[in-house]
Amino acid sequence: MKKEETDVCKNNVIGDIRINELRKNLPEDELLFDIAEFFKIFGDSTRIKIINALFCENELCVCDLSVIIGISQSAVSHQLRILRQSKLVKYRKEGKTVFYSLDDEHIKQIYNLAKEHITEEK
Amino acid sequence: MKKEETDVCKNNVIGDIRINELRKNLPEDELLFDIAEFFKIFGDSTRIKIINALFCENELCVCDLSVIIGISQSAVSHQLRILRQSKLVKYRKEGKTVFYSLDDEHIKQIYNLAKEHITEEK
DNA sequence: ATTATATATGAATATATGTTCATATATAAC
DNA sequence: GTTATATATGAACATATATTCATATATAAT
Repeated sequence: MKKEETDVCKNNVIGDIRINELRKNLPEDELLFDIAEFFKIFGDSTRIKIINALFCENELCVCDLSVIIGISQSAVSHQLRILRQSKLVKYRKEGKTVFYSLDDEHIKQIYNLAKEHITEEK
Repeated sequence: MKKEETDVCKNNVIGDIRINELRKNLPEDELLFDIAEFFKIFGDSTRIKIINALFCENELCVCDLSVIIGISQSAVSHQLRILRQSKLVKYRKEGKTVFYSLDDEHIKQIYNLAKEHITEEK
């Protein structure tokens, strides 16, 4: 019994040596966690609608955003906060109004790849 | 009062005409929903670990996968089902053993873009 | 100052999602 | 056939997440 706690089944097709190699060379959990968290941001209809709208108009105030995507001001604000915290959007204030816009080069690429993927699939 | 139900606030910075233009030209909700669903698949640590492991080894059985990423066989199986249903992985059976591998060209690109994004950010 | 407007946010609620546990199924070994 | 193994899956549970509602805050208009 040398395989200890890593032993879930007796199959171990690729062999202990390769298994341990893989286990060691995997990116640290933290990186993988961060990647998952990043994708999670995109994994919500409301946020995707916001992102999409900001692609089209470049800059929008909360109110107009809310009307355009048809979601309550409160819900939009809540989601904008998440997008802000992830640094995916930036904002500027002008009087009472707050204008939001996209704040990341990668977003467009990633978003478009996904869109392509979905569209091709059909 | 012509702005009717689309009227959430009086701000309407970009104007009704442009608002309605945007509302009409937005991709249908369904497409945006599908895109969000697609990202949702990547938005989980366990699934990202699976995807990452399959990048490294190309093909892995459930058991070895489970050992490599350090997550129970049951949880891995459940997540593999989700990945299967989204057609992100394919599998082949060999006796008792089931081998999984990635089944999509786009995944690598999207995954790598996200990884880049996260790494650059630091 | 008072009132109206745009946005943000806390709390409550509802819903979705992931894990575990127990167990089913399928195949292999004996 | 019986037993062991690899995988899949349903149910229960725990946790996370999004929305709504009420309200706070900040600015503008009167």
